Amino acid sequence: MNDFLNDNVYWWRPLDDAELDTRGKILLAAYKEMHYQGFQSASLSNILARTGVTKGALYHHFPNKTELGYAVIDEVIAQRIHLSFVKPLQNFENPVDGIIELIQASGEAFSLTDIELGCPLTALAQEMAPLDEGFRLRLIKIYNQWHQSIADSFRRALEKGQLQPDFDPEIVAATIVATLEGAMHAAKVAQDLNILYRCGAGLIQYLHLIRKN
Amino acid sequence: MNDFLNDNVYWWRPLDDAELDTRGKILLAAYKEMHYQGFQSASLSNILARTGVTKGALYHHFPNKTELGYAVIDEVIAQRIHLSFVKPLQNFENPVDGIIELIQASGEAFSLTDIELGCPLTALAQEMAPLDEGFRLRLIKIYNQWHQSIADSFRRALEKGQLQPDFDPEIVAATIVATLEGAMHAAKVAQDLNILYRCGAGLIQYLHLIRKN
DNA sequence: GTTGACATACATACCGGTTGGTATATTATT
DNA sequence: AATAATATACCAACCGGTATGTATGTCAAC
Repeated sequence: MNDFLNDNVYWWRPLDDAELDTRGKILLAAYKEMHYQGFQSASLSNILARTGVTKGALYHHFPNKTELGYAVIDEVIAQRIHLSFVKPLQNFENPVDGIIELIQASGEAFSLTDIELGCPLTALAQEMAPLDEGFRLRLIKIYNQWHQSIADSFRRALEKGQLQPDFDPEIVAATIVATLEGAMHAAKVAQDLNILYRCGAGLIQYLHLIRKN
Repeated sequence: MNDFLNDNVYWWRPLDDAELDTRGKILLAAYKEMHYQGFQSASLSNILARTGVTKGALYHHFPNKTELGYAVIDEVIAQRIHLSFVKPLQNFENPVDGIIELIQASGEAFSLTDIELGCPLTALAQEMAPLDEGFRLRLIKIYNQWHQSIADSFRRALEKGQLQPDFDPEIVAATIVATLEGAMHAAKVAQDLNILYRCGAGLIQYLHLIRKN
């Protein structure tokens, strides 16, 4: 039950080995706490207890809990989604092959403990999007970047004649993002990686329909 | 911002016009509060204030907040998911046509205020599945019923020769559920029904691949 | 000697939950 | 049929604990 204290999971693996300053420590601990408890139930006391940082330090760097939440999205989550889902996509010549490769790579990358808490972006969005416009706008910005990177690569592939010409890149991109997020969600609730694999297989079937053969 | 007090939205529309007893009033108000705030941040005081029921009455009918949450899942959410997604599916001869019809019907049924809070099942699952096994098991039971009703209808269609023979009903069902949930989620964050339509279109494309033509 | 980076101690409000009690309906007894 | 016993449904006040946030103090660096 306290597995979440372990740093060796996909979502929490530090981005670099550099020593974190006080602000960075707070940010990382807040990110973990928010991922585990949600934003509203995230306890500043817990964050402080786990970092050893005091309340004075926290309120020196962040004016209030909400702004701390915003900073976690802007500086932690955005970076991780970009590194995991946006950037790898730009390396592929054929986006269909690229996405299929990404899906298969994800299937191998995720362990059972990784899906226990699911995607931090989804979790925060589910909770906070209807409650706080500041959260919603920041979160949707990340989703849009993800969506657009997929849509753009499909547009390029369409111009190159790699795809069946009658498919709308916006539709394809929206469906891919939705299915991936939905698959992570379902796997998290069931605590079963097989759901991830099944949805991946279904998505790959769909992508084969789109490719020009 | 207080739209959520209005009963005239899809998720909260009463199931029948019968007068609710005290227990039913608490259950419905708790369901709304949990859908809006999440379970942990759901305030018993808010629930009581909106019902006019007192705390003594609440704790007469439910031993604690957690059991109230369980009852909301078992008696409110399960019923609504069944009525919206499971039961309608059983009327169709050809499940591919049936699901396409359901997707199109959903697109017309949902309004912008309906997707503002998204699917109550998804929201609760995102928050509580990692935190409380009682929640998780109750929620996954509902998901399984949904998934199985889709998988079963595809199995029947497979036997009738309505489908391409090389498709696994488990894969198809998992993908459909994931895409629908992911689409609701994306539309909620973006507050944009077009996302729902786009994902619906993508899903229908996928289903055409499966149908025997 | 002023500013930035913290530490300590405290204030205020709200949370879930408990307590002790009342009014009413049901059941058991004679 | 009348009454005693018990269970149900509910109420109002309160409790300990925890939440975020604040006020003030310290101390090093430039």
